[in-house]
Amino acid sequence: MNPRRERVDAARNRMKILAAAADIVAAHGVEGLAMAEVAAAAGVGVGTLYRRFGDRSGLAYALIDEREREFQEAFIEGPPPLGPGADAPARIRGFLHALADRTVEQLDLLVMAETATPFARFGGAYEAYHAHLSMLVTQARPGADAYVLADALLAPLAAPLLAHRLRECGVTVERVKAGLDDLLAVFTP
Amino acid sequence: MNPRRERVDAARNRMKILAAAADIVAAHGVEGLAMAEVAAAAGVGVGTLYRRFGDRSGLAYALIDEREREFQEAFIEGPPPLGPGADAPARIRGFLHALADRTVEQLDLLVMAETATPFARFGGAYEAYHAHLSMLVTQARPGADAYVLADALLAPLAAPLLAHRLRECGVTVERVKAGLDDLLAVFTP
DNA sequence: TCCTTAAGCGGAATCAATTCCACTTAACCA
DNA sequence: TGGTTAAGTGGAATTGATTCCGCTTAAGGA
Repeated sequence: MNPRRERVDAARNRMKILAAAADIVAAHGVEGLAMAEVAAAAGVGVGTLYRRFGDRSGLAYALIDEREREFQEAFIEGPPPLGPGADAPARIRGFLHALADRTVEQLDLLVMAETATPFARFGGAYEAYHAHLSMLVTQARPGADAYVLADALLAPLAAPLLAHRLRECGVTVERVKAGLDDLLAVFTP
Repeated sequence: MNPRRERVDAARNRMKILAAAADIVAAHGVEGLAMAEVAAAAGVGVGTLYRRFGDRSGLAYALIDEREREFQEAFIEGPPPLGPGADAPARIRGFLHALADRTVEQLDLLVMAETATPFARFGGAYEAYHAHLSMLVTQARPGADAYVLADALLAPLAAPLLAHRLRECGVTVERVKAGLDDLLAVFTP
């Protein structure tokens, strides 16, 4: 089951690719992230890109990954109210607020990734959020269908929607958070 | 401001295209809906397709449009609890349940359309849903930020999420509706 | 050290969406 | 009815992602 460690040349290429991709995004935004460009900038063939990252949205997720790991650590084992120690309703609220901020932070990459491959987000990170939130919802409201409720709380923070409201409609993240808080009243009667 | 009626030959082509597209979807599913295919089947050039429908997701929306109009009529002026006559909380609930069913009914096309063009859904239909729901939320809960809350209630019914949960995770529409009902407790204290 | 081989590589080929533009033609007017 | 023209048209060209596949090489056991 342990997929024999990646070859050292492959690891080197992965880093060259990620560095090149990060540079390109920094310089030209997400739209500039063309597979052929990245490959050329990294000095590898496009085939290598695909072998390493699967597709364009895979590359985007890889760029996101580092901050993602920090975030997941924070809500799994960091200090309250995000991590353990606060009561469930407080953690739910803390988590959603933090997720909102985190999503906004890398909005372009997230929009691109979620847009390129349908369901891309439903592998990886999304499932982690969902599992975490399900657990908290179960604690906060034992009778409820936590599985479905967790989706319902996560959905309003989908990157494309957030991007649209923030950029085209003048809505602020704070307003979105406050709106979610309204719904969270369900957990504290 | 009245964009002078579409030429008759153009209207004829629009219908040929829609008919061909509908056939193709019926025969090969949404994945079979390739622009060149549709153009060939309709006996027009691809340029014509783009002039009429803008892009692939535009074509998908056009295919959806007929049922969409019915649906919008139902919640705007149909019988309660969807249309006017019931109290706001009941209409909110009725609307969300109906939207869930309606989305499931054309899930493939909707997933495709929302996936192809980011924000495609945020033109047209989505804004109509949002406006309607905002109004009801304002009635049901005068103090609240109806604009943001409406998004939060609509987001869990996004086609890609629904498709994922229904198809990959064994969730049923009824469960999704029930989950939303839980959140709607906010409107009836 | 040498051999074997699975992992990795490059980049040409493929595939589909979208754009472009020179050419038609329906629609309206004098 | 003939002229004018904006709307409409077809399909080749472009663009960019993704696939394919014959070649290369790191890794590790003999």
